[in-house]
Amino acid sequence: MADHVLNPFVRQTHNHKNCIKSALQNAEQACINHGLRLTSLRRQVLELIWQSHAPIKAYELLEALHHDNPKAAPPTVYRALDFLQEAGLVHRIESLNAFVGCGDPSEPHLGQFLICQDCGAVAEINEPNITRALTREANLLGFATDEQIVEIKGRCPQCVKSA
Amino acid sequence: MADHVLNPFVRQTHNHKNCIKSALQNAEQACINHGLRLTSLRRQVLELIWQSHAPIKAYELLEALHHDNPKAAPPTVYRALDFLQEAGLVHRIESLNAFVGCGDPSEPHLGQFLICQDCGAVAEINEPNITRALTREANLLGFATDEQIVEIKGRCPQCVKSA
DNA sequence: ATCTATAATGTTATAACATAACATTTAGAA
DNA sequence: TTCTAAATGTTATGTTATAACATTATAGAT
Repeated sequence: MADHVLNPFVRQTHNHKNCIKSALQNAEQACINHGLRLTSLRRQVLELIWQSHAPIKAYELLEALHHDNPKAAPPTVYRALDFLQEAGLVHRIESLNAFVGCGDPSEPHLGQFLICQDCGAVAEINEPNITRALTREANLLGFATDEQIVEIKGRCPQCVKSA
Repeated sequence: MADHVLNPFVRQTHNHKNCIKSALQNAEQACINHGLRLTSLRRQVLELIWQSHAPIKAYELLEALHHDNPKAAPPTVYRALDFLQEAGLVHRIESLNAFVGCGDPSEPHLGQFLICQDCGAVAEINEPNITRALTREANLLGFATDEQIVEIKGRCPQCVKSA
């Protein structure tokens, strides 16, 4: 199990540049494997997402894009985000209207998110037990599950300590 | 365990008027118990929410309100929704920007939602096992949980059958 | 190498969702 | 009855997202 899964919050504080670099490399590989085109624009948006230590919003991305690309408009961003989400490279946090990079894009997956209400950090976890438990409860009611949205709000370890 | 918990989708098809009536009675009682004021406007919004068979959006409520109350404006609706949410009488479905009535407002609680992507029906379930499992996983990472958002998308029993 | 179909991006406009700030009214407590 | 706080009215605007059509770039066929 990778380090960021044992403590996903590490990603906010440790070796951030290396994380971005490897995330982009993973993304490139994933796109090659699936025949998807990680264009320069899409790559740029993905990089901006990883550069943010917290979930980033579409219009924040737009503003950041403007530095390099004055022509960027809302559809520019939303299209890139659509692509990245479909490719499993980013996740949308529904309760924040914001986006985070996916730590493990090797295959599309359901993820669970821990969202710190103090510092804004978000950690993705991927507990098959949770996924299975939710699927089971739904199935008991005759409900066929497709997508699962799990967003847990509270305080991350650092913020708990410094409270 | 109440009928709607065994099969929450029943609420869409069976005795709908009675459900609304008892939901409003429960709401009134809950407000009395907690010293909250279920004003005519708030009651009206709650009733409109219950009258909808699927999650209803703020601007849909606004339009419906206009029939009785031409002065209604967005803040009218959003304030009523804020009140109703804080009182535990309605839940917001984050992934839909929409609202549903809470089946059991006797005490504020975390709920889980099953959302049918075919017919739009939403069922609230309340599985302490799920809540506990999520809290446990978060705590293992040193994360102190506050709110949990669980929204499962898929197909309800009726739509599974008719597929 | 050129053509062509398709995917990607540019561009303009607007739809959909939500709140800030201040004015007025209402309802309960003193 | 008067006062106070809560609720609602009102205007304006901020934020999030998409529709619709034009243009450009890219990969694959020839």
